[in-house]
Amino acid sequence: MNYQNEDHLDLRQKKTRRLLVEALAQLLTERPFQELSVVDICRRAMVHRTTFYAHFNDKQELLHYLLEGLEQECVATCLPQDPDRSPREYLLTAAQNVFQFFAQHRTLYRACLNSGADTRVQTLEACAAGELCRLLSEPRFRAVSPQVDPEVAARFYAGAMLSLIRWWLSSEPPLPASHLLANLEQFIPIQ
Amino acid sequence: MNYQNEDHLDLRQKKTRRLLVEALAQLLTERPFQELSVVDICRRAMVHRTTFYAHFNDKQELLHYLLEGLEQECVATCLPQDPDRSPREYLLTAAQNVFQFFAQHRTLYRACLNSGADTRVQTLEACAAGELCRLLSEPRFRAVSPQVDPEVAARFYAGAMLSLIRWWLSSEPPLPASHLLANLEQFIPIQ
DNA sequence: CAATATATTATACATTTGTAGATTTAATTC
DNA sequence: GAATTAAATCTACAAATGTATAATATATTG
Repeated sequence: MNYQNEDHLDLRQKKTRRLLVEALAQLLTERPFQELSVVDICRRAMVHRTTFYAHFNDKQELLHYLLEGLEQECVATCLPQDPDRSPREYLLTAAQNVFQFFAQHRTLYRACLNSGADTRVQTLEACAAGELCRLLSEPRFRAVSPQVDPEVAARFYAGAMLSLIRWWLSSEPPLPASHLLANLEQFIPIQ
Repeated sequence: MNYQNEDHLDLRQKKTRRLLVEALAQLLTERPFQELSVVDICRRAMVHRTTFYAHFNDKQELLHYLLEGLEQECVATCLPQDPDRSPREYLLTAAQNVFQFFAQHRTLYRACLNSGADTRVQTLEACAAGELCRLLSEPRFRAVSPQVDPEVAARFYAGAMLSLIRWWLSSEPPLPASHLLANLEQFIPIQ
């Protein structure tokens, strides 16, 4: 039920989960999550319904699992590797990368958001907040604004960023990312 | 299905919706939303199940409706009436009031958040963003930071604020609100 | 108050959900 | 490669979901 240590899973289980995730991702491009039944997902995945329930308690959990995978990919690819940047540059680059990541998965995330199935998009927020908190607790960030609680700041910026992303995802036609990023700079009061 | 112009509803409809909303609010204090069935809600409300479906398509929609009512109350009570304050004071007071509002409904909102039923809490965010956008478009705010798009700023702060609130709601024992509000001041770069 | 309109209830039905137990199939281990 | 282990399938079932139609009860209107 979580991606951690998925290596130790039986080959059959990996295959089943992969089939289910791919089926859900496909179906989400066709109609809203609400209108998908477990039966639909299983038919598309060519997996027996009882097998589905052996892995997930309901379709929400499968969606959660799908988003969890994207989370990991996002964290792995979006954090700048260059430690010499200023805190400000670091955060702005990270924000830009996150934004680009969502842009790459625009169709899938839009499907999640538009279908009342966005419950678990907030797992992304929790994930982002965790990473940010870790970052902001580092000495170079602490030195900049010592009076701010990193935990509070992390929740604040993670929520703000995700709100902008949700908004951008729902914009049609998509707003230019540059516009959001330019504005974002105004909101980061550290150097 | 929305609170707007609810006055024109038949008395019986008002009664039915009220009973259903009250039943749901009660049940949410007893067990998580996921574990509630439409049957449960109807039994508690003493309303026939077919009547439920005449008003709402599913239990999520009922929850949405419940939160919609709280939204209206929140907007009506949290915006400062004093127009002479500085933008900074105005925003901080509004934030403080919103925070207090959630504190008053802590049990209910916690029930929503903890039960995987928080899908519609984001209607609160959309609502907050709408109000904020309206505010930030006013001349006194525009004059302070003309290079920022009010729409972007509204989404940014609404998301940030709601993220903090979600975090605070899930804290056990509850963090002192003063701590969050003190930190919040650091994040508002206007006077 | 009577007539009308309509909301609620009652009943029935097809579908979906979630679970249990037995069987078959496939992966791992030695 | 055979023995072992465990996952996937099959079948069946009780409960919940969502919808349709007819009957009843209750607001609203004049």
